[in-house]
Amino acid sequence: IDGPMTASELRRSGILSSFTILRKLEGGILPLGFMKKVDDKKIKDGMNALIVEHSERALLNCLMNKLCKLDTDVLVGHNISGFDLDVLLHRSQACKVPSGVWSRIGRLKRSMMPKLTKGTTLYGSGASPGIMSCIAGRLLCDTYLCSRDLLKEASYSLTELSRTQLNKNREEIAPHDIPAKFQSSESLLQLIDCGETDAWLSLELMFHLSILPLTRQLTNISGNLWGKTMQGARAQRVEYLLLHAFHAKKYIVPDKSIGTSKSSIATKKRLASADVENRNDLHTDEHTEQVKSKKGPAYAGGLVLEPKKGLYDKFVLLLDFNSLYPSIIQEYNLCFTTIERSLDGLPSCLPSSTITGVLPELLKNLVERRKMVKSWLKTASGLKAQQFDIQQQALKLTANSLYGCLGFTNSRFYAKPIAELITSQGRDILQSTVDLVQNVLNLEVIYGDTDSIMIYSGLDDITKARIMAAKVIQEVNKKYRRLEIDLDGIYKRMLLLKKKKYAAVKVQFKDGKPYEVIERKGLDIVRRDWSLLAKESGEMCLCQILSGGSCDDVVETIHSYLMKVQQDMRNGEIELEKYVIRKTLTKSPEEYPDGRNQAHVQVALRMKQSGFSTGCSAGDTISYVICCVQGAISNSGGIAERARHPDELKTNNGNWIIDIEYYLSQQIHPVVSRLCAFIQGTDPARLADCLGLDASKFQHKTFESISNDPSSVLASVLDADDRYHGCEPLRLTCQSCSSSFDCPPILTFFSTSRDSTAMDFENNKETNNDFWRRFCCPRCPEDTEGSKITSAMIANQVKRQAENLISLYYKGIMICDDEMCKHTTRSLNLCVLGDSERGTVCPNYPQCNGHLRKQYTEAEVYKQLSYFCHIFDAKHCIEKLDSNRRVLFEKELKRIYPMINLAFATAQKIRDRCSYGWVQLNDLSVSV
DNA sequence: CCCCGGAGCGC
DNA sequence: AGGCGCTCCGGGG
Repeated sequence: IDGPMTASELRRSGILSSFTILRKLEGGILPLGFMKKVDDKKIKDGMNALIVEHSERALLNCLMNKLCKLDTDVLVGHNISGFDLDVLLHRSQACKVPSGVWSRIGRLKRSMMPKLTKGTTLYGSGASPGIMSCIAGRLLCDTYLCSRDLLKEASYSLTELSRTQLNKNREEIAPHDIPAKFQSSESLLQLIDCGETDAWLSLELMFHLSILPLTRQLTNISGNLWGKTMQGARAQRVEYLLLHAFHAKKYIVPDKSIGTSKSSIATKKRLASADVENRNDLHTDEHTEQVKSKKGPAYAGGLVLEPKKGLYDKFVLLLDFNSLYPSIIQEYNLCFTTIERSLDGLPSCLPSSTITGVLPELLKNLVERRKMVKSWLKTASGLKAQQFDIQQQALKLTANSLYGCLGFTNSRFYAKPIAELITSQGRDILQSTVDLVQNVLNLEVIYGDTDSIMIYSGLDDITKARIMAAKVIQEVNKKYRRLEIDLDGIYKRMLLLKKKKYAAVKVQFKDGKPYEVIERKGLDIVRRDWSLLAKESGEMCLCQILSGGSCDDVVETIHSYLMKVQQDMRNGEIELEKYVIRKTLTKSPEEYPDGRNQAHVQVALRMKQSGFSTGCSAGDTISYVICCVQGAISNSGGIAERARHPDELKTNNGNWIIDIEYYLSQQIHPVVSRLCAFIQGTDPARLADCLGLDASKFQHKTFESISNDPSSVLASVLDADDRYHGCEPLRLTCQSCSSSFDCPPILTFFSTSRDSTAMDFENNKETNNDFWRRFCCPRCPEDTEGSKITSAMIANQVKRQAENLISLYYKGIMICDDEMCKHTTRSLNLCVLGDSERGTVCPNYPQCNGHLRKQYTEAEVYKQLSYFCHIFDAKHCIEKLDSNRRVLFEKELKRIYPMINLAFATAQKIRDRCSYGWVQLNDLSVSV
């Protein structure tokens, strides 16, 4: 009870034993020779006690008597309060088990069976009050409910938890498969084994999570009932904590409001003081506040800073205030007993009282106790250390849950003004900390949420980063009495996508040795409402992005991974499990007003219809996959209509199949695109292309392509001169004399000598016209051997120069825009810091305040490639001419076309890839 | 296009 | 039966 213990320890020491009670199915018999098999097994494997009863009634009798004889203190089971107890008592009722027998399930003798049905199907509800009353005197430990409270998992089924927590496999048997298990001795023994294993797994889970020690500590701190703590009841724990605290100081506590009665509002929320001067009702705002329905928030919460998005590759410091809200309560002496009630609904002011309030003192006490326990923890070891650790956790949990209950409408100690004041102070503290760090210490704050700030150090040296952190901590902590900021982490690399969405490589130390851990916060890949397939793809991208590899490699790896995924999907090589999406029902499926549009509701309704009694009511998580009708051309109908439970798919003879297109476009693509939003060299259109989707649909999605998309309408109205200003000419080399010259745009050939249309070619117009007439090196004398320029040569040059340009782009050379600095670097990683407008902070920061700009931007590369197209775009030139001159040139064109067609096609092919996405290097090998 | 309900995160 | 802040999806008007 005091400390954690593994089930294997218990099993070894032989303290615990198990037994199974079995009965034959109604109208059936046990397999022939079953009893003999059991006896054999008992001798051979030491099989545990098996009791065989002839009827359900006898079985229940036997079990109840066993429980009574054992006089068990704790009943443990996975979803025992939502299923097992319910079944046992309902069947006892139906089988007319005498009251003297069924009441042995608890320690209170009863003569009448209470109402077992739940009043309302509550979200995450445990057993009904009627059932709970039956087990009076025993503790109930539902490992399902406790796991949901203590862990953050995608699924809380015993199977999943056994895997994730205990690293053990659990065999699942569907309810409708159970009768078949009674067919043979072997399968029946197997069924018995599964039943016993489940009992052990649940027990082991209880020990693994230290449920008994932790809830006992929590209960000791708050002074409520242990059984209630085990059922969750966080609000009730805080209620008892405060009841004891105020009672000890001889305050009269507020009445407990009775749930549904509206008239009780007038009498609740009162806190009269024993002190005459404080006898006013504090914080009764019933005249302004209606009974809050599940509408919007009642008051403002924490401050979340606008993140400076991007990928950071130098140390980022994460600082946060230790227990911000409990500290604020102490720092500003916030309590029912110290705050003046504002009558006009305006926010309350900070108290001026010099007498320490009840809440601050209570918290101070909790904090001091925790400090003490933690100091003992340092010198303790083994079981003692584990106990201290649990106690320390319990103290922290209690202190932290107080604030939440002040803002909880149905709490006996509901105090919106206090909760509001706490969060308001929190916002001020965070903002002034940011101001201090940014304006006084001159450091760059890139993000912060409620009680934390992240500082981009710009440093490569972790020791220097630590020194910087220490300096900040010192300066911030100067300002407060009880409030304390501390270093919570050092990130080597960090991808900051949105508010509450980021990932980072955290540097940690074990025995003085550093190691790295990837932290993921809020990203799609940590959410259970995305398919495993999408999350695995996202995970892969994230690891690449945070790997520190070169831009080319990362982009290349991601692209080829996606192509492989698409291929595997289309080949049916991905198992069904990876397509499963999970969503929790917050209500009974029938209660959804717009249930028709919600996939998980539709699936749950069908589950209920097909006879499932569990796993499809409020609080349960529903698994489903999105399907389409095999052979159907279009997928009309909403997503909800096409959602199926994985089992439905297995048994429907293949009419419904996985909707691959949905998973590519609505699962993998959005997840991956969001992660790659700041990665140069790829974009949503390019990623869509890898997944075999219509890339043009995603073209406008990147902010980058919006801000400088050269193919926008604006660019097309410019004259060629302006449009291609600054572009590099296409260089051609003569094979005879090895001299190189610029290939003039074909436009120059069509323009009359009077016009000065060409941009950089005015000085040698003769040569230009000459070139398009002769296709010869301008330097070599006429008819020189090998001075002819062939169509293949031109096309090759286009290809080669485009390749060079793109490779330069991929090298990602960055130049500082500060004239004094002009620092040039090749960004070895794909580091884009901060907002796109901000650009990248110069590595010389803070000596230099400049920003790195890309030597070649996507727009510039695109422009250059467009220029290459323009050089050979004869058709476009012709269209601009009047009819007289058109006739003149058409004859010439027939001669020229064969020369330029290949080059034009080559240039266009490369350019058009960019028009929706980015250049795929592999595709540059145009055959000539 | 905006707005809404629902879910599930972060703190 | 703890709080608010913030995406993100899908559907309807």
